[in-house]
Amino acid sequence: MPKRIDRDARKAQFAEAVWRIILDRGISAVSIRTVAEQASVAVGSLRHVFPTRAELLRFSAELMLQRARDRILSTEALEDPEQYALEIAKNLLPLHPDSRAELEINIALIAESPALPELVQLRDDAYQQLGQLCVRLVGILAEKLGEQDVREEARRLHALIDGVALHLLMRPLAEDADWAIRIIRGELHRIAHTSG
Amino acid sequence: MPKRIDRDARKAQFAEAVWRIILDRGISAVSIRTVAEQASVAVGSLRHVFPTRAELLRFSAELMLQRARDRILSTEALEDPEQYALEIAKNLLPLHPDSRAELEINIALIAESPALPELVQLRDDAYQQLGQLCVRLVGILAEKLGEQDVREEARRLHALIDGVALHLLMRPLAEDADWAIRIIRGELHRIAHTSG
DNA sequence: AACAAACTAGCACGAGTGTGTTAGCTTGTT
DNA sequence: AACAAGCTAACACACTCGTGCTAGTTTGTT
Repeated sequence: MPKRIDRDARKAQFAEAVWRIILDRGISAVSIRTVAEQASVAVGSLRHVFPTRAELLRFSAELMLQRARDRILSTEALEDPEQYALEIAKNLLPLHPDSRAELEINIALIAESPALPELVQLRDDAYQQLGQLCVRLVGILAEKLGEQDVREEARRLHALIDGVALHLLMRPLAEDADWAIRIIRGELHRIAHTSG
Repeated sequence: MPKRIDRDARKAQFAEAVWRIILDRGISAVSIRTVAEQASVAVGSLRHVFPTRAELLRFSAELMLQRARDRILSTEALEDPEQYALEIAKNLLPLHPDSRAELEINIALIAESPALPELVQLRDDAYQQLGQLCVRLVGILAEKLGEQDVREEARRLHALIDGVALHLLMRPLAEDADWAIRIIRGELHRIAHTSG
C-alpha cells in the first residue's frame, strides 16, 4: 500500500504556511505558489492535498478557529468564578504570539470574505459560540440575574473583550498589557456585584 | 490652458471606486484595472492621476480616515455632556451605510498592511486621535477625575466603542441596533457618576 | 519480486497583474 | 487660428495567477 503519511498533520503544515504568508505579506499574497514555497514543497504536492485555493483557505480558517476553541476549552476550572472567568478572558486576548497571530489571521480572513463567501459562515459560527461563552460566564458570575439582564451583560462583556483584543493588536506584543487585564478584571468584578 | 477639472474630486471618485471593490470583492480584487472599470474610465486615465497602485491605495485610505474625522468634528456641541458624548459615539459606530463601509474598508486595509507598510502609520495616527477624543469625552463627563483615572476610563471607553462597532458589523445593518446604543449610553452614564 | 496506492514534481494554458511608454484628443488662452 | 497643458486611451513587457494534466517516485502489502 501507499506511503502512509498523517494526512491531518500534512494539512496543518500547509495551513500554518498560509498563516505565515498572511502575517508576513498580507492576505493578497496568499497563492498556491507562495504557500507551497513557504512550506518548502512543490506546487503539485500542495495541490495533491488541496486541489484548489478555496479549499486551502477554508481549511486554514477552520483550523485556526479550532485551535482557538481548543485553547478556551482546555482552560482548567477554578473555584472562584471571577478568577475562572478572567482565565478564560485572558485566553481570548492576543497576549501571546499564537493567539495574536490567530486574531490577525481572523481579521485578514474577514477582510477577504467578500471573495470567499464560505468563510462568512465560519466566522458567524465562531461569533455565536463566543457570545454563548460570554453568556455562560455572566451566568456563573451573577447567578441571581434574570435571563434578559444576563444577555445584556454578556453582550457588553463580549464587546469589551473584542475591543480590548483589537487594541492589544495595535501595539507591539512586548508592550505592557496590564491595562487590558485591569479593564477586564474590573468588568468581571462589576458583573459579579450587580444586583439585577 | 488645459481642461480644468477639479483634481481632488477626481481623486475622490477613484478612491470611492476602490472602496466599492473592497466592499464587493475583497481587498485582493483591487487592481488598477478593476478600479478603472468600476469608475467607468480607461486604465490610462486612472494612471494619469495615480501612477502606481500603492499611491491609489494610500490616498483611498487617507480619504476614508478624513471623512470619518470630518463626521466626528461636525458633531454639534450639546449642553448635556452625556448627550453630547453619545452623539459623538454614535458617529463612531457603523450605524449608517457610510460609516459601516468606512469600518469595513478600515479592516480590509489593516489586513493588507503587511503588504502596504505606509498604511500602518495612517492607522496608528487614527488610533491615537480616537484615543485622545475618548480622553476628552471622559474629561467632560467626569470633571473631578484625576489624570490617571481619566486615562484608564478613556481606554475602557475606547475599547468598548470599538468592540461594539465590530459586533454591529457582524450583523446586517437592518437588524435592531438599540442594544449598541444602550451599552454605550450606560457606559457614559457610569463614567459621569464615578467619583475618583 | 511484483504490484498498486499514495505522493511528488513539473509543464502548459489562458487569464490577470503592475508599470513604462507613446500616440491622440480636448480645451482655454493667446 | 495656433498653441500647449492636461487628459484619455492603448500597446507592450515581464511576471504571477489558478488549474488541468501527466509523468515519475516512494513504500507497504501480497
